[in-house]
Amino acid sequence: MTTIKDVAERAGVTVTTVSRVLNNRGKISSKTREKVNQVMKELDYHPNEMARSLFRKKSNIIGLILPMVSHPFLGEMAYFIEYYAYMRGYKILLCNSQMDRDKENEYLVLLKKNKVDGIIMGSHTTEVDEYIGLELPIVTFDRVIGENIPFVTSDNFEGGRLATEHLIECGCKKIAHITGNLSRDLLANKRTEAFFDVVRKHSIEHVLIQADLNIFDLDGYTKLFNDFFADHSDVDGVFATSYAKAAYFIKAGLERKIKIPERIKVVGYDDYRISSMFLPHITSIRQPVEQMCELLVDLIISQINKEPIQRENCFPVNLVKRQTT
Amino acid sequence: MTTIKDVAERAGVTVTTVSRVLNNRGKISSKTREKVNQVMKELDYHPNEMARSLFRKKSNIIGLILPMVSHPFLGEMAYFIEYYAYMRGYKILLCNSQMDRDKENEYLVLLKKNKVDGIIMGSHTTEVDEYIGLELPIVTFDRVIGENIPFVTSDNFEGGRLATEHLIECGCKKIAHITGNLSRDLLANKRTEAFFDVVRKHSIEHVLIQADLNIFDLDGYTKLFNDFFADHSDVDGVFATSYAKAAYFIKAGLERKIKIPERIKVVGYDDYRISSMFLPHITSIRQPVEQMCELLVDLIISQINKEPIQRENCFPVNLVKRQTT
DNA sequence: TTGTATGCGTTATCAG
DNA sequence: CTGATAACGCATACAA
Repeated sequence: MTTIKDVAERAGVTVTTVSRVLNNRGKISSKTREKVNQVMKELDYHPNEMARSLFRKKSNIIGLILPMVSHPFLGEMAYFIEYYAYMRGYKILLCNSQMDRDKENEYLVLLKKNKVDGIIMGSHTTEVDEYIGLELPIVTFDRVIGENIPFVTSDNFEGGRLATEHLIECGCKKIAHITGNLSRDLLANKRTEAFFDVVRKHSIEHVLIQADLNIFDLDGYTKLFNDFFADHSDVDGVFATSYAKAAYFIKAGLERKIKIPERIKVVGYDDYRISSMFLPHITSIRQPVEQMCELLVDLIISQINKEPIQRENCFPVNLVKRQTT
Repeated sequence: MTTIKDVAERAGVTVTTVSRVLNNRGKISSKTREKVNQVMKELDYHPNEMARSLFRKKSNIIGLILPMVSHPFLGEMAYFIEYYAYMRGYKILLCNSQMDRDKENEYLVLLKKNKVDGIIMGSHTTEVDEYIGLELPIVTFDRVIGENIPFVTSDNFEGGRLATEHLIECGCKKIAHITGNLSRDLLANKRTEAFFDVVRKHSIEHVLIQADLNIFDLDGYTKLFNDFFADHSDVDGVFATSYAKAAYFIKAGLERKIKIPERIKVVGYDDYRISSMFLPHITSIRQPVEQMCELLVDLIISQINKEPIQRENCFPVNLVKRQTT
């Protein structure tokens, strides 16, 4: 490995001088500067960023904790977060928690030990307390984990409202609401709050279906919707709190030759970009993923730079009408 | 930040001793060991991994270069690679090249500067030469980039053969082959070689469609298949070299009320796990992604440890018959 | 304009 | 069993 020392010797100067041309610091004669630059080229020298980080107490690494990169929505987030982080000179350490609390905690101390400059939590399963003693800039997505920890979210209540009212406007008389595990304190639960709010206001019949399933759990969804169709043949509208739930529902419906949207109308949440390759295109609530990711990166970097930030960051959502309503 | 020095002072020993209990080296009286451990707890001390890495010349970081994590197939790879790397004590630095040659090269030097221990290339757009001077363990996926650089692949020729013969067995008389850009020297191109091999052997009419499109490029695919259906109304079989191509084709077909598989049979390549939420389930060639990722991690770690490895690593594939044939 | 000395947090070597 | 000390590669304060 070639170090600053090698460059210095070969250029006939000291490491200080090399360091100076490297960092554009102080005054250097253009002659030595050129010489040094030339030697660096010759030796294909690149400064050791670990050593720099150690000295500067700054790694320029952001830890990104996600339950699962292979989840299409989180994969998109990872993509955009990497994109914006890279643009601003930061690297991403990828942490898949696999929704395993132990692994998430292990990663937390790992990130601390590795001196990342900050942490973006795309989601989490851990209790709030774990993060408090971390003394590290954090920003979360769709989750409040502490009084002073900033978060980025979108208007989940409005999303739920838009979806439900849309179904009612479409003439639905009995609406099923498919949601995930409501026990975790996610901001996304407001979608469900809004559903009940609207449905009661309009005195619409409704039914709640809890589906705490992994996105890849085909069998789980199959079983869930088998039961559903057996019990609720009169439902004519469905609001699902994720794109996956809507898609699995539609699939189950199509297998039963149920016409969508003629007989049942369906609204989902969060398109996955790749869904464009499948039919039908699902009416759903969109949150501005890219801007949210840009802000996540911005908020973490601002914290790193000790700049003031806003704690609550809520983006507007909108309903995109497509083929299922 | 609490350092080894703080622990030493508080425990009334020197840093050497603390380092010893930290690394279980040498003989220490159980009394001082306990004392030191206790102080470490009190201070919530975690050794600075940057400093350790600097000294040991080993970061335990693997650079993972992918064109795009949000691609479902690559997202799965990222997931498994993180999983196996984590199990073996390595961290993943996520590099999205976005199929941008400049960014890929920038990342290459960045990884070098940051002293990653090795690089896994999930794919790439760069010329071979760029990697040669890197002096860093590398392993690639589905691509040969140098005489001595190991790679992991699956039997692409066999995959192409299986797919094509399956269509023929299903009675197809004119088969379209949808492939990507063949100019890049990817091992995946063997799928196409096999297609032509089989189709000629059986004297089957065929047509080649090149689709060098981004996986999210709905419009591009729409246009492509508009042209296709205008020109080739007599095709009754399709072999696509990716799941996405097959799915977009099927979608275009369904929009035209073409019965699949009755009128046209379709075989794809590489399921995405999330496709289980959509209909129809596409007949396709499966490669053992998880094992391939495990091996990628294994090969990079073996190189890091200077252990001998096998350069060519080819996994078998199989055809999974589902609803489109 | 350039060089010397010191420290970042850690581990290893060598004494004691 | 424990402690000075040097070194990892780099950057800064202070001299010259």
